[in-house]
Amino acid sequence: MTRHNARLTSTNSPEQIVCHVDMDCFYAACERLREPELRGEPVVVGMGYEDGDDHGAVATASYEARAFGVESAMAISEALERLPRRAETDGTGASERDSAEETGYYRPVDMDYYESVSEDVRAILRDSADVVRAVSIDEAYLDVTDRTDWDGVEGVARDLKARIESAVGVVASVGVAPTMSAAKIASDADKPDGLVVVEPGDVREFLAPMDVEAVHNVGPVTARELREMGIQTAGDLADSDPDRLVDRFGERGREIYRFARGEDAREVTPRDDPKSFSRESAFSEPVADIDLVYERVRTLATAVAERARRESALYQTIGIKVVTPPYDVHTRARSLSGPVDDPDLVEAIATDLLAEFDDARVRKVGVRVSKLSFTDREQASLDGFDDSDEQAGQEQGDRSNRGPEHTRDDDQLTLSDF
DNA sequence: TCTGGGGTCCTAGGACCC
DNA sequence: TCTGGGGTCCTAGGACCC
Repeated sequence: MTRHNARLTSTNSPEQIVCHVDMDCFYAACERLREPELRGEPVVVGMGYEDGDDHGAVATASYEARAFGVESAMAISEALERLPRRAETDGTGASERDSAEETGYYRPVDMDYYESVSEDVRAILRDSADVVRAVSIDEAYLDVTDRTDWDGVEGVARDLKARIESAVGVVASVGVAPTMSAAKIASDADKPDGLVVVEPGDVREFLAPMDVEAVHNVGPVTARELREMGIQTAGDLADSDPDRLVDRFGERGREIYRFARGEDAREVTPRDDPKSFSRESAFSEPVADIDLVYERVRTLATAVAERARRESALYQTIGIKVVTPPYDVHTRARSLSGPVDDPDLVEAIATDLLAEFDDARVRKVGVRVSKLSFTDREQASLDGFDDSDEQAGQEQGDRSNRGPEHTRDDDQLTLSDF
């Protein structure tokens, strides 16, 4: 295997060296961490699932469970048909069916615990790279450009995997490439426990045989349309006419064309502040009793407001989401004249917006706050503006010409507002 | 895959401003 | 009174990601 140092030989812009770190079956791995007897056994972690029931969907299935046909997002009831639940004892005696070959362990999602494990992994990542972008609880991009070169990066990635496994006890797959989108695909190419390095110059060749859906921002809908256009693989996409893609998909068309060609100018940066917080919840079957829906919305509103307060976020827009059969998603939102932290107002607006759906059957509801501003930071830079309304004006520009309804003081924003 | 939860970004139309 | 053009904000829906 011959390698060259692209940073020295590159004729144009300096290359980034991007690592994409992706934990294998992360939720299941976490469950095994605190329950070592689950190691080597089929494990299914379910959302909206509680011990013993058959509601909810599969969040993560271990590879052993996948061998039985259990897949991510599958209904738990379906998973149970393919992989029955193992009869568990409380440790006092043998279960009746100890011939447990064809059964698996089912566990409900426990995000708090997974977050704590994720934080342990992130500490290692931060120590291994100058810039870390955590994209989710189990995934991150690292910029290691200044830590190594293309000759050394495989060793660096190997060390990183080893550190995560020995210090935290979970397994990561790592992809290395000169762009974020290629690194992401590389981390997925050899799972589990994968390590794939794609050097500059090899990216397009690496991507070419991949199904078009492997390209970032190509989902099921776009993939189907692309196939109708005769485009099956990333290679086909890379060779297609970008103007045609733009006609069909807008600017995203140009983006997926570039990604398929290995062109991706994005630099690894930390994530920005969140833009919204939401909580949603599904009923086990569509409900016609609107009182149940109001009840659920009030619970979600409280949870969302608590979250925002915990994160020191003010919000200026409050909205709901209502999913009606078969699967129609409706959203409604209302904006305030200024940012607030007001749980009662979240509940009042959410329930008010829900009134439109009083006659609907409802499968799922959600509550969201958005147009967030974060107060804890930047206090120092805002000296002289200690009134919260003034702060909002500074952050969001001049609000003076939005009409009479938008010039009231925030103090007056109460339940009587609508 | 008849469907769980938490997010992001883009688009399109309407209101409103200059 | 009709016509013009540029810009922003808001809401709703849609696609996508993990």
